[in-house]
Amino acid sequence: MKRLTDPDALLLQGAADPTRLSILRQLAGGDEVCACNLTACCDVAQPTVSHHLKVLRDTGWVTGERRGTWVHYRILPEALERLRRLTGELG
Amino acid sequence: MKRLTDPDALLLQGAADPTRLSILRQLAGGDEVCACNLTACCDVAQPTVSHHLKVLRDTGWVTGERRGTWVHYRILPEALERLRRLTGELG
DNA sequence: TTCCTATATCGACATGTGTCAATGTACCCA
DNA sequence: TGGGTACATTGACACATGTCGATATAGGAA
Repeated sequence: MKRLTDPDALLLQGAADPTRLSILRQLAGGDEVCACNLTACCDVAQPTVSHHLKVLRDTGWVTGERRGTWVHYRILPEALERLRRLTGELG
Repeated sequence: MKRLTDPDALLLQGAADPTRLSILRQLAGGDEVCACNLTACCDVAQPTVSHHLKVLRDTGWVTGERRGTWVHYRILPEALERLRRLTGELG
């Protein structure tokens, strides 16, 4: 691998997976979504969804807030802002 | 891997590498760039750049046109349009 | 406490990916 | 024809990544 120090490449890599993109789309609009609902949608096992949520957290895409038994996830506005800026740079 | 049939995830994956993102940034603005210049910038060997250019071609990001000895690359407007649409969907 | 549910983590496995040296191919010029 | 340059392809390697079963952790209810 090369210099993973490029933060924009990391951001893109965070979203560059079908399961993670599906998760992000469910979170689009600023709504909070319970992790249990995210597990339901994609045809992958629960640990896999948990893994992808961790990747999305590590790449700055989402944050999760524990509320009792459940964890509610939402997209971080900063991530969207960075994606918009990057899109503008390329276009 | 899962369903790579998601075209948007493929598009993101095409750009989700530091070397490829660097190439795309050099092509930004609609200018054509000779592959020889693209090779010069990134500190990777020539076959590696050629490989990344193939990935960018396969993911619909760029097209290359042979002009004598050299090959000139440019960003495909459709790719930018798709990225803008995806960015809009998430934001 | 004990039991149940919701997430996260661990460990292992198969597959994907970035990299380069060596080689092949296409084009130009003499 | 031959030689030189630009780019692509091949083959091999190390490493990253997606996946899941098993297990751990955290919280609520009885």
